[in-house]
Amino acid sequence: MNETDFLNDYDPSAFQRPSVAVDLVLLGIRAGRPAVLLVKRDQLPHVGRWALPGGFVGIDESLDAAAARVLREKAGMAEAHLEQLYTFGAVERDPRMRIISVAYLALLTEQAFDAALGVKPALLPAAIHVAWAGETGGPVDMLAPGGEKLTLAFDHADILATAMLRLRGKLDYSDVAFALLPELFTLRQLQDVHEAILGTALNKPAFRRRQLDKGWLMATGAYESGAAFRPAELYRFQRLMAD
Amino acid sequence: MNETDFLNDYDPSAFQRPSVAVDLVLLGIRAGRPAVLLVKRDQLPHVGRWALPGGFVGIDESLDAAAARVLREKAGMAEAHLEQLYTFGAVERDPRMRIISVAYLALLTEQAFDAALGVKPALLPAAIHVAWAGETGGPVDMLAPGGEKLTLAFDHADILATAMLRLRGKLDYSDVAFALLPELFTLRQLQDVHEAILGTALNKPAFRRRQLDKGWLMATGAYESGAAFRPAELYRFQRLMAD
DNA sequence: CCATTAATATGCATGATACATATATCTGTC
DNA sequence: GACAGATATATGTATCATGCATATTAATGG
Repeated sequence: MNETDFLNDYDPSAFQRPSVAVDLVLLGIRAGRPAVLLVKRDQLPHVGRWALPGGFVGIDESLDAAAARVLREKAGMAEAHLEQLYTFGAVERDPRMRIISVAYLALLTEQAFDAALGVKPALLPAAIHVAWAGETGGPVDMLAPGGEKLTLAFDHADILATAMLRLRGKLDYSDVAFALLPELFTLRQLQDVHEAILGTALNKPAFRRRQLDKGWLMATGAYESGAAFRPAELYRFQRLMAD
Repeated sequence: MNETDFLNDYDPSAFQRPSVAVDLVLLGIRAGRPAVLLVKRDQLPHVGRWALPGGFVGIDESLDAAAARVLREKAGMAEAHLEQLYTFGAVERDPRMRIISVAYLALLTEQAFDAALGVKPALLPAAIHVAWAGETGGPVDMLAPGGEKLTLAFDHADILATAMLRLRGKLDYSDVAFALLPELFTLRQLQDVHEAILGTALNKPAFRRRQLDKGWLMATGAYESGAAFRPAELYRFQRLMAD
């Protein structure tokens, strides 16, 4: 049966149907480590636990539009790299009712991250650092600002782990890293972002050469200011034509 | 607002909610080319057009379970490589009502593909070849058995294009190719699968060495039979431990 | 003016890959 | 039974990407 044959077979509105929500992984790099913006739940279930910000999908709203709306309403951000991550549909993922969640990955610059923390402290009370367990590239751990491990609400730890894996996988062949950097950046900043996401150190000359050979970096001729030592040149990301 | 805060804010069941369906891209290699199993619609809208088989997600059924059920009921297949692809949620993707579709990719061996065609001719009337337009690795075209181009129902052409891109991207670093091959296969068969999906010819010695170096091929010591010329050794896929 | 620090540049060894070519093993023909 | 034809399998070599060591440049601060 095709998805649209139901009018002649049965009326699905006569049955209870799953609700559809979007949940956002708001991810940025803070102090050289990956960090996500979370909300602290003040209601049952999972009172007091941290959770990903989310919202229901309206009947006249595309999934992408719903994600953008949540980004706007919850984090006060108009612009961010938004991409669909995965859809989580286990029956018991929410103890009260059936909710299917389409997870989105939102990448924030350090500036946007800090702005969201400052502007909406009530909605986004804290930044949670994401650490690769044992620094070996294994599964992720969530660390509160204090440093203690914590357990996210619902299946949000799975969502976060999926986000980190996706990010790691796309890092070297896509342009996601640039969504985490300001308009102008140095090669060292770019390498710092890669190292934070991968959780490993990279060889500097090899990294520089590889990035420059990709042809998507535009030297600006300007240099960083305020450096105690030799200032680095500022680059700009230039989207490739042959994509 | 978090996805589960609604009990204290508003009741989403009081509003119309989107329905959730799964659609399957049943993909195999036929005669050295990628092919998908489609159903011919006999109802409005898009009467007479080809469409991906799909079905609604039950209230007590996970997304993966719904995909497996559609695979079982529509194609009569108990086993196939099933993986979630992407979720399509444009508002107007179905002209009658709001349906969010979670697309799954199902990979079939040539044997399973042919069996599905033969056993369920009423449900799966035809195999449609998928061709890379211009054989240059560009966007996909769908060709009916006769050879004429055709237009799929709804946004199913987008879904199919997404499936082909995903498959191409995962081909060399994942084990998806083996889901398209029988238990025992020759290196030439493996290369044929890669070439069909990529739409380009590959260098034979380089391909062999790379595959053997991955360490996931187990030589069986047996050889293909019925070959007019030197018979090739049969290999078996052996999942790697260090995954 | 020199020590310090990091950015930038270069040289070299290593490993992966593309391509050409050689050898092995089967069938069918004469 | 030798040989041609066809394909599997193996090897050799040039080229390219990468990792790592090291040199050079440009800033600050004593």
